[in-house]
Amino acid sequence: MLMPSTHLERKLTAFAHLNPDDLSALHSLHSRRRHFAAGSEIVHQGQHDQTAYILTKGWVVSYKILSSGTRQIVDFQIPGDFLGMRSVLLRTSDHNVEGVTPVEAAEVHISDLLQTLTMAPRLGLAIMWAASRDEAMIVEHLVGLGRRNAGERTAHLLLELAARLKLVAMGDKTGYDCPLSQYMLADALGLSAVHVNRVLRELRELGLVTFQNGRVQFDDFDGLVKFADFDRTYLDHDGPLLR
Amino acid sequence: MLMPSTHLERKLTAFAHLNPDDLSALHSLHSRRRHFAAGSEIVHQGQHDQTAYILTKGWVVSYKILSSGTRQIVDFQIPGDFLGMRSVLLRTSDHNVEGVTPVEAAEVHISDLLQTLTMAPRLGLAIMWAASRDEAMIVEHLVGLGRRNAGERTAHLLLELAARLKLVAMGDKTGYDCPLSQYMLADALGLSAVHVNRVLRELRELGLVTFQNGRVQFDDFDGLVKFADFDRTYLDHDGPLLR
DNA sequence: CAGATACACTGATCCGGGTCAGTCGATTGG
DNA sequence: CCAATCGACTGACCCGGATCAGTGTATCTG
Repeated sequence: MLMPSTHLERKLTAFAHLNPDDLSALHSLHSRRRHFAAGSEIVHQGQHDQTAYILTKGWVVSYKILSSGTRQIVDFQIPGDFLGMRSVLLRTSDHNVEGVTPVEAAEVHISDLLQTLTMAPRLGLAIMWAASRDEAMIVEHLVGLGRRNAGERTAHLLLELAARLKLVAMGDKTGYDCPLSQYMLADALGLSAVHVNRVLRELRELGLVTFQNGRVQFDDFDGLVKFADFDRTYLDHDGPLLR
Repeated sequence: MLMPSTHLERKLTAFAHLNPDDLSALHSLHSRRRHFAAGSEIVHQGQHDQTAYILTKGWVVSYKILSSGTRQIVDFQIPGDFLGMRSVLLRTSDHNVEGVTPVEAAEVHISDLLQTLTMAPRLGLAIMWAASRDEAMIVEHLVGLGRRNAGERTAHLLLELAARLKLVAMGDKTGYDCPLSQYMLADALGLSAVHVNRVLRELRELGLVTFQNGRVQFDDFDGLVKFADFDRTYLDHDGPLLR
């Protein structure tokens, strides 16, 4: 087997075995490269410009700002993820997208997408699978905000990121590099930064995870999975689901 | 213009003008009718059966059960909405779907869906728009759970339902019939039923909404929109977005 | 090198919403 | 027809997490 050339390819391969036509269609989606600085705005809430991106390098946040000024982070994106897909269809973005680190992304227009779907339907299906998977994670995030306490929620987020990073070979069960600040975690978890700090300390003192100096280190992976009531089906499938 | 024959048709028409081919494709999706009693399970968490439905009559809840036994309602569905679309792609359902009232739904297999997409692409696009819209509402729900207090959250849900019901002509700015109990609202809002009761009383005493005897009545619609910080773009587009 | 800025971290106090433990109709059913 | 059940509703008390007001440290900048 050839070495996957992009994070997205690696990820989609976990769903379906892609043939050479699919792969070339996928590669041609990566033509128009763009760069963004850390902290720069990639998509703005209310913007009508209908471009989506495939993230190829760096971390990204998607969030909403309320009129009260507080923000809620909806999701983080890592290499291999799509950005702003929803805003393409809705014709206007309902959220902001911003670089956490310096970012490299490939611009994808609707026309590219339509062409991909007609020329390489198997790839199209794989992309829709990835989109469904993202939506499932948003749903899980929602469930956490509604019904999990601060500790479970935090643990769950750290595990979810681990599962996603593993799919693109950017982490494993020992841990991963994570550029998120405690402020960002707070805005994702619906907590105050102060409380995130306390929770992280607690998780560390329980011997479950250590998140320090930009590194998430799992001290007791299975213990953490249990603590967070994390659904292992996100983690445990190896080999393509579709043959 | 002909009278829309289904709720879904009415809804999709708000996005795109559908031609006769699209319409007949849409109608053929409604062949296999099924009925479910109130409270019956339509899709079960973990189920591998890959069937989606178009809801034609009644109200439905989608929820997750945590190991602690508590549940979080992810979304309610009303006529014209799809059920279990995500589970089709993920090959297994990550949530439960259950009738709130007696339910009538049309069974849709993946093959039907694929055929629709190739035979009537404009309809396919309209369906993807509807799916994006649903996802946007889930995101808004997530934001509410993370960063809105009980009152705003409750008001927001009542308004969101109003916006959706209006699209299928089941409600307007004066109000709508709503079969949801305070327990269900609580499980959707991440609150206790006790507190939902208090919040509803407060909203009533403020002269904003009255939710009693299965009817949501807006006493001061604009006041409520302001109170909930509700994004009017969900509400205010009339006429197809795509021509 | 001083000042600014960003992030991690801490203790004290406060409050929104949960929990408990009920009451009161309206239905349902044996 | 009485018992059981379900949903709306209420008051008393409690606690998880917010808020406020800091400290300490590293990095960046003029």
